[in-house]
Amino acid sequence: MGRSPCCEKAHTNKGAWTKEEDDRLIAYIRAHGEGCWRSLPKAAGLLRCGKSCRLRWINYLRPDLKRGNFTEEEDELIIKLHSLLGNKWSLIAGRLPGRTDNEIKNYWNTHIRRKLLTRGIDPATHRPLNETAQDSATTTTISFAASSAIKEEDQKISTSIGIVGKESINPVQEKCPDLNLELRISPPSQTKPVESFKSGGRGVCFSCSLGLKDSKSCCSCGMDNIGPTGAGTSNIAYDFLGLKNGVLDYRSLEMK
DNA sequence: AAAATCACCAACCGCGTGGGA
DNA sequence: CTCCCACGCGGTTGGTGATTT
Repeated sequence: MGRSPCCEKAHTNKGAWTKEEDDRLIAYIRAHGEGCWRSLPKAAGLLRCGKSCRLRWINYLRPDLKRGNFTEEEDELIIKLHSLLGNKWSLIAGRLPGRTDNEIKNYWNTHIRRKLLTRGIDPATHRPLNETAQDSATTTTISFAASSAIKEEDQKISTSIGIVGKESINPVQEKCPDLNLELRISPPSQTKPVESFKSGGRGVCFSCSLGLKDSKSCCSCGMDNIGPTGAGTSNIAYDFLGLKNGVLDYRSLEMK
């Protein structure tokens, strides 16, 4: 029973990579490009499984990796993306050029989690710890951050961009497991001014609230650039998330 | 100085998914 | 339609250096 191993384990090295192995892998990929990981080790003369080669390349050897300490801006961006996407590390990494999902995952678990805890915020739900404790007595939530929709301010955001989180479990869903709980992001039904893309009601567009003030996604909102309708701002937010016609295209969030 | 504990992060493992046969 | 393979992802583990006792 069980899954067949991804490679012949009897003749593969495990553990830390040596300089020589790194050099071989780099040389092979420079010559032949990425891909076909299963056959790569043999072709490159490496006693490693393809998976291991891929991981080593993606997480450590790739030339476009940034490495080094995370900046404060990166910290905040990770926190905000995590509040939207949950533990979708590859999606988060896709928004942080030069960073890998593994790196961000490790950084989250070692630094940011603690940082949020010291701020009194539950890193799983992005809600105040005491509030989380209270709610846990009556409702069931799991770590995917769409559950933050329950919190009033976050709820505004989720409502306005139409997050229907399948992992935001409410009592009705628990009682009706057959309900279609597909995760979907759609335009808000409302046409009224959208408070949702203001950060704490301070009038910053959604891009800026994610720390992307210099990005093309920013409408140069400043602090007061959200017009009476707010419509333009929310469209920009959809663009930022890769929304096409109001539907989230998850793949567009991934690293190209 | 030695032992114990903590923190970090590279690497591994198992599973889900898409595509081709 | 089903099966198989390869890839990619997220969770977890284990080694190592730093810090504390």
